[in-house]
Amino acid sequence: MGRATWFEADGTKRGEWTEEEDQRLVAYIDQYGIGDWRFLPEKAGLRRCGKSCRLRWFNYLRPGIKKGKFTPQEEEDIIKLHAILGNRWAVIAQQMPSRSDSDIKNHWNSCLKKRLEKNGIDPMTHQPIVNNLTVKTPSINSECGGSSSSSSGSARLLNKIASGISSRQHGVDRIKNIFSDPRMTTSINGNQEEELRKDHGNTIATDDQEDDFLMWDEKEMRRFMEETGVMECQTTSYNDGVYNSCLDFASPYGVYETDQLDDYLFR
DNA sequence: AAGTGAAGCAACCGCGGCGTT
DNA sequence: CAACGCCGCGGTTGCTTCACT
Repeated sequence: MGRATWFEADGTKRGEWTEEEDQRLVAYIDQYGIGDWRFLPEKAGLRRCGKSCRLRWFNYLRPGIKKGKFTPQEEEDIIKLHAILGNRWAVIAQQMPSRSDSDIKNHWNSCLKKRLEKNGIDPMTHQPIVNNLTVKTPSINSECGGSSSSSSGSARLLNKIASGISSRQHGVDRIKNIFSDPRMTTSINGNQEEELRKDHGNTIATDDQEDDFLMWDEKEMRRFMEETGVMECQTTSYNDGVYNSCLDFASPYGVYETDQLDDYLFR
């Protein structure tokens, strides 16, 4: 069902993958593992660019990848994670290892987003839409004075934080730690607390201030999230490779409470 | 049965971040 | 420290299938 096949001037093949190409890629990675994507196609006997091979592997061929319909539980988790992380599909996908980021993104764009809109929820802010205006809760969304319902200062800030978390030096394990660490302490210095108060109050963090947030460690990040009411203490865990969702959000950056989400999704 | 639009899926494109030189 | 190249990510496009008229 993919795109038609064509060839670049240098002979590189583009478009839909054949079964034979899939087998070659899988066989090569099974034997040698993932190395340098630049040289992998040639070594594997494929006339593809490395980027195309990487995409095919991660989105379709890698072991454990699940295709087909999303379960209601998966859809619920995607929506909840999106309410916190925004369009950070790679981070969301790392919380749902059996699904690729591309799969999740496609399902969101083609299905969940429209379903929420249809049911009166703004898919960007996760707030109810009333008369074409997103309802503002007495949270950071409104208090920060964002002029747009889809890109408030806090929303930008959250995305920046999520971006920082998802960067290579942090990784998803840090998110899991933040979500599940039961020993939240309050070791935060005076300057940072002042920043929190300002942001939680009626000022918008400047870009420089936002960058400062990215330097925080888990405790500080968690403190910030709780301070701003972004989320309650969450836990997600993996047992024997099985994804267990223990999400139970009470987030002002999103309207969902566990027993209400089904209404928004499936009514 | 044919036409049409929506939905879903797979792949490409462009950009930003990071590491290397 | 700047330039360069690669990788990964998010957005977009193109194609097929499905549902409805």
